[in-house]
Formats: sequence, structure tokens, C-alpha cells
Amino acid sequence: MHETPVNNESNSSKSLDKADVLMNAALEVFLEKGFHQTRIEDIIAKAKVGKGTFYLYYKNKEEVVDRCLENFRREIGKTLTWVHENVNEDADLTDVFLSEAKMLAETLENNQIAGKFLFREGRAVGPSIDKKMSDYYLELVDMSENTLALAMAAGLVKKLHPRVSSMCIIGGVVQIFYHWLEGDISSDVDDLLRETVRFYSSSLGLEFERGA
Amino acid sequence: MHETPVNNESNSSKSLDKADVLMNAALEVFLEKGFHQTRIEDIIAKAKVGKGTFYLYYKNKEEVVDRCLENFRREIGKTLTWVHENVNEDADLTDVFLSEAKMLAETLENNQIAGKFLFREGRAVGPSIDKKMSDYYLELVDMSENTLALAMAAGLVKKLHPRVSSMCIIGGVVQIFYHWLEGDISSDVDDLLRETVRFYSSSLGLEFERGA
Amino acid sequence: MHETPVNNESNSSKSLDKADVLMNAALEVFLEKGFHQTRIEDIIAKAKVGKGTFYLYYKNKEEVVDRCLENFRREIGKTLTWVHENVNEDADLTDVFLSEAKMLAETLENNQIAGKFLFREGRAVGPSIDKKMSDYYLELVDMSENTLALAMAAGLVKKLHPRVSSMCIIGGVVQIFYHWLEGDISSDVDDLLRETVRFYSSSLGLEFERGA
Amino acid sequence: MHETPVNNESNSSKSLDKADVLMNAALEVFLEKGFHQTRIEDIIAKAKVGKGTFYLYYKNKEEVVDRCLENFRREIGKTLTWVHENVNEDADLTDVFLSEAKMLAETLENNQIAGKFLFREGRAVGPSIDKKMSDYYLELVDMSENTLALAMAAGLVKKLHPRVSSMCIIGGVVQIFYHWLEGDISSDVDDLLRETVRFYSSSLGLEFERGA
DNA sequence: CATGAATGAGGCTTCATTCAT
DNA sequence: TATGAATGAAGCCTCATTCAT
Repeated sequence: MHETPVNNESNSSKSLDKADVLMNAALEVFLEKGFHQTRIEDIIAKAKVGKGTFYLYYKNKEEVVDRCLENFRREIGKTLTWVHENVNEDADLTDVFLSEAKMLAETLENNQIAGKFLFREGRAVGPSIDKKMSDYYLELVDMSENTLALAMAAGLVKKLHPRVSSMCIIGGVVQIFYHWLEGDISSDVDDLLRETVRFYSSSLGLEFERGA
Repeated sequence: MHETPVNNESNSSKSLDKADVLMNAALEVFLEKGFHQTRIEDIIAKAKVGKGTFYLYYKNKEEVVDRCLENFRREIGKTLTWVHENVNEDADLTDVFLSEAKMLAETLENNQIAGKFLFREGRAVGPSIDKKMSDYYLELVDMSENTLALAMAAGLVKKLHPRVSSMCIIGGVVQIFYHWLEGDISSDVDDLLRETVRFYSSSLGLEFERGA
Repeated sequence: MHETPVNNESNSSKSLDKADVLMNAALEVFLEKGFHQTRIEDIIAKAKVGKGTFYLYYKNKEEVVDRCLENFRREIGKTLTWVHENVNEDADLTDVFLSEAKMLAETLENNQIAGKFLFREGRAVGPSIDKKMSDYYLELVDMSENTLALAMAAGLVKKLHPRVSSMCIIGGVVQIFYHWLEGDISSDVDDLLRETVRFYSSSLGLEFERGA
Repeated sequence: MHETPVNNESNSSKSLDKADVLMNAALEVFLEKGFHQTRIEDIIAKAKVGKGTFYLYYKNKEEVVDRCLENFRREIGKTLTWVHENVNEDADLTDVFLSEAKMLAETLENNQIAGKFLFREGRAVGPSIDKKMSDYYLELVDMSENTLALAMAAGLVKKLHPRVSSMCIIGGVVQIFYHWLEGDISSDVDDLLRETVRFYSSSLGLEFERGA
């Protein structure tokens, strides 16, 4: 469809930084056994490095999650930015939602492990991560609320309570994405996204069917 | 509004079972410090019993959560049952949703601590609780899906994908309730519920405004 | 053959003292799980009494063993005394040994559980029981030594080192009895005893075959 | 007398394996306080290592005994093998017994602590060690029985019941050695062994006196 | 006498973290 | 940098013992 946002970060073409190797190993184990059931030893075993090496790159397990959360936010952020910058001013809103959903799904698919882990356990890692997750969630709600408020003011969508609507939408979408990642949803991803967008288009009084 | 469902179980109003005393103490500490950061000693200190006493009633911390989850499901179940049994056959659907929401809010308020804790950390307690939580969530989605499918077939609500719609609704409602419990939402609870119901009524093509 | 020594002790014809009920229950569990692996709770469960009741009769597990050891010594003592008192002055020594062996076997059979337990674990119960067991063992060796020394002096048996001979005999006989109780020996008990006596008769230069 | 069997195993004379250091420390404490009265902390204190270090080498106290028992069997085995390989075909049987006894006494003296501990408490450590001890004992009896049966068939020793004789001999010898290790026997070890062999030579109809 | 709920000292075991190589 | 043997603080859990009924 479009050129996707590029990841220019891990520059040296060859291999991941050892910090990344450790992070990925850690996330895999976190998913398998749960964060609190994971011992440093499990991580270094999966990463195939010595025990001391872990401490060369991270102070403790939480720091790994911290880095992972930052990565995740950055990736999602890049996607959202890209969508906003490339959205056609006079495109149908439903189409915009649909492409946004597709881009997000793609990004999530590329960050599956981090995504699953953060959704599942992020809140329970510890107070500092909990705070960051909460803040991030409310940040997303705020963004959505602002957009909705503008759209309502412009008469582009039905007038509803912008904050409540945002929470309903973000809450629902997050759950949809989560259960999709978890494999709890059998339908094809394109169907899933289309039906999800149709649901919220209906909520907002957009005549989705026109385009179908 | 109506007579609320009665709890005839813990008979004599006076003395909680010591298992309950321990559970409540445990939940309070879980909320304060997080499940995995809580030591048995924290629990027995809050419950004002000796260390061995804890093990007279529970095998470990997880078992407390298990009991708590069962309690929670039972309470929510009682509420949902009551609503279904007391719903007026020809009542406006929007009104039904609103009363259901109010009843649930009341039940949640009565089980605040358990609710907050389960939402926050349930998935991270351990694999067995994780499984139960997942199953419970999907059970709720199933229930909702069945109801929606019937309503759609009867032409009472707009035709959408019933499962996706259910997940959007349950996901959003759960988030709304969670953030309300967490105190992240400033609005008055009645407003909140009304606006939430208005959002989903709109999704389903119900003319909420009539009743407003 | 002869009237056996009578147990006039547990007088009241009806039932065991509760201390005995507890001791027997304890010994059974000791045999099943080992002394140190046995908890007071196992004992009172087998004895079908309340937890506090145990402490009405015994200060701790060791005291049960102590009582058991005293019982055992008394029973063996009664048997040895009876043999000595009823031995025919001019009987063949081999015959004397054989009837002594038979009486002891009978007594051991009547005190199987105590016997097995004491042989197996007596030494490991604790220092005080260990001491008593050791002393008892050496007491038996002394008795045997005295008898042998007399018999050697009287020319009734071959001249050997009386103490070493006693230790060889007591050591071997104890092992024979132990493995018989444990069921490690398949032969008929009469054969076993006869062969055992034949072995030691041979050691002492008694012509066992005459009587066979 | 002869070159003794060499221990080529723990190669460089200097540093015991830390597992051995721990085992020796453990055995010393076991002897002092008894196996079940010994806490891990006693062992690591004697071994002068940190608490965690113990668990680097053993899963628990029982595993130490297991290793010790294997060692012990190996040492005794090496001695028996050496005796069998170096026995002079036409040597007097009594002489063979005497040298065997001396070799065993030497081996036991080199493994005093393990020997005392295993004799005293081996059976009471736990079911798995109990089984191994029992099996080992019966293995020794079997070996002795086979040898005796051959000797009886060849007319080298008096015809007696081979199994019963073996049990008498092994049982007695074990006791003799045990009480010697325990210091319960005052006589000089050479006297002790000579008298013991004289006793069993007499049992088997060997004219020990010839050689004396 | 008999009971069993409650207790807390005691010992086990894990695992994050250090540090000498 | 990288390693992994060694450590000991921390928390779990058991179980002997008490005591109010």
C-alpha cells in the first residue's frame, strides 16, 4: 500500500547490541514463565551469556522491562506519527481509521513478544513500570480525546462525550489487539480490523457501509 | 431503584470466617505493594494472626487470589443473574443497559479491593490464575455475544459482527470500570455510566436520545 | 513344649492403657515412615486421639521410644530368665541353645514392631536412646561372656576368647533375628534356628550332630 | 606386609574437591550430633563456606550420605578385590581370612568416620539410603555364601548351611568391626582379629591352632 | 481428661549480586 | 569485556507445643 516507516536505528547491518540480545532473551522467558517467575539465570541461559554479563548491561530485571517499554512506545509512536503525516486531508474518516488500524497491527506483529508481555504483566512488574504504563495509557486516551473533540466540533462525527468515547475506544481496541496477539481470535486479521472499525464508525455515526 | 440482590451467605452479620479475614488483609497488602512484593509476613501482620495461622487456611499466596477470584465471579454472577431475572421484557434496551451498568458499578464498589487487584495484577499472579482470568473474560464475551446475536436477529439492534462487537464492548466497559475504580476518572459515576451507555447505544443504533 | 512365661502386667482384662494405644500407634508409623520423618500429627491420627492428648502421656517422640525400649528389654529379660530357670541342669548344651533360640524367636514375634523399629532406627533416635541401646547390647555381651567363660572353664566348650566369641555370637544372632523379622530370610523359622544353633555349636566344639 | 591397594583417583595430592570438603565436614557433624540433629548450617560452619555453597554441590543432606555410601562401598570393594586377586591359591584358609580381616580393618580405619556413621545411622537417614544399605548388606552375604558353598563342596570346610553361616559370619564380623571403631573394644586390634578369625575357623572346622 | 485452633521458633532453600580471574 | 563460583539475605513453610474451652 504505502512505504512503511523505516527502522533506521540498529544501524550496523550485522548484529544486535548485546543489550538487545539480553532483552529479547528476557522477554521470551517472561512470556513463557511470567516476569516474577523468571530468574536472571533463565535469561542468561536463553541468551547464552555468562551470569555476570547480565549485570554489565542491566541493573535488574525491571530495567529490561523499562527498556522494552520505551522501545514499544517509540515503535507505536513512529507508526502513529507516520499515519498522521501521511493521512490524506480529505480522506474518508473510516478509511483513515482502517489504515491506522492496519499500521498498528503491523507494528504490533513486529513487536509481538513485547506487546503480549506488556499487556499481560506490565502492570504487575513493579510500581515504577506500573506508573509508566498508566501514564502511557492515559496519554493515548488524551490524544484520542483531542482528536475526537475536534472532529465533533467540526461536525465530522456524532456528538458524544469525548473522553468517555475515547476510553471506550482505546479500551476496546487494546483488548481486540491483545486477544488477537494471544491467538484468542480466529478470524482473519483483515476481517477483524474491518469489523472493529465498522463498530466504532457506527458508534461515531459514520456511514461505514458506503465504502464497503 | 430496586431491591438489590441479597447476600444470604455469610449468615450472622458478626464474625467473618478467619479465612476471610486473611483474604481481606492479603488483598489490602496486595493493592499496596503488589502481589509479588507481598510477603506472607505482611499479610499476617495486617490480619493480626500468627505466621502458622496463615497456612492453616491457605497453602500459599496464590490460593488467596484463587478464592478472591471465585468470590468476585460469584458476586458479578449474582448481579448479572439478578438483572436478567428482573429485566422488564418490553423495556427499552438502553434502559436495560443503564440499569445493568448501575448494578455492576454498585457490585464493583462493594468489591473494590478485589476488583482493583484482579484488574491490575490478576494476569501476573501465576499461570493457573492467568488461565482462570482468561477463561472468565472469554466467558463474559461469549455471554455478550449470544445476547447481541439474538438482538441482531430480532432486529432490535444494528447488524454488526457479534463477536467483535462484544469484545469491543466488554473491553471498553472493563477499562471504564477499572479506571473508575482506580480514581482516574473525575466525572460523577452517573454521568460516566450514562455517557458510556450512550456511546454503545450509538454503536448499536439505538436512539438513546429519546429517553434522555 | 513348656508353659510359656505369662504376661501378668496389663491386668485389667479389657483394654490397653491410652499410653499404650499411643505407643503402638507411634511404633506403627515409625516403621512406615521412619522415626524422624514421623510427626506427632501422624501418631495422633493413627491413634485417633486429639493433638493435645499425646502430650498428656508423653513429653515427646523420644519418650515413646524410651518406653518401648524398656518394654522390649523387660520382655526379652523375662524370656531369658524363664529359660535360665527352667533349663535342665544336665541337658545337652545344644538343646539349651535351641530352646533359648525358640523362646526368643517367640518373644520377638510377639514384639515384632518394636523389634524391627529398635533394630533399624534405635541408634539414630537420639543420644540418650543410643546410649541405652549400646549399654543394653554390651550387657547382653557381658551375660554371654560370663556364661561362656564358665562353660570354657568347665571344659564344656572349646577354649576360645570369651568376649570375642560372645560378640561374634550376639552380633550374628541379632542379625539373623533382624533379617528374619524383616522377612529377608525365606527359610522356615525352625530350620533357621536349627542351622544357626548348629553353626555356633560347631564354633564352640559341641557335637550338634549327635542329637540330630 | 604387602603393597596396599592404591587410590589413584583423587589425583593431585593437594586439593580435595569442594564436594569432598563438604562431605567430610558433614560426616564429622553427623557423628557428633547425629544426622537428623544436624542442620545445614552446622555443616557449612565446619566446612567454612557460605550457606549457598552447600546447595551448589548437594541437593540436601541425604545426598551427602548417598555419596558417602558410594565411596564406602568403593573402598571396601577395592579392598576385597585386591584380597581376592592377591590371595595365594594354596594358602591356608585361616591365613586368608586373617589377611582379609587385616586389610578390611585398615580400610575401615582409613574411613573411620564414614564407617561409624553408616553403621550407626545409615538405616535411619531415609528410605532410599535404607534400601541401599540393605541391598549392600545382602550383597555381602551373597558373596560370602557363594564362597562358602564352594569351599564346602570342595571339602575345604565343614558342611553347614551356607546362607545361615554367611549371615552369622557377616553379622558377627560387622559387629566386631563396628564396636572396634566405636572404641568399645579394648584389646589390641591384632589380638581382636586373630581371635575373631579363630572363632570362625572353629565354626568352619579349620584347625586354626596349627598356624598359631 | 480431651481437644484442636493458634502460635512462632527454627531450618530449608532460592537467587540476586559480587568479584577474582 | 566476560565469566561463573561463592555468598548470605530474605522469605517460605513446617511442626512441636500451648492453652482456652
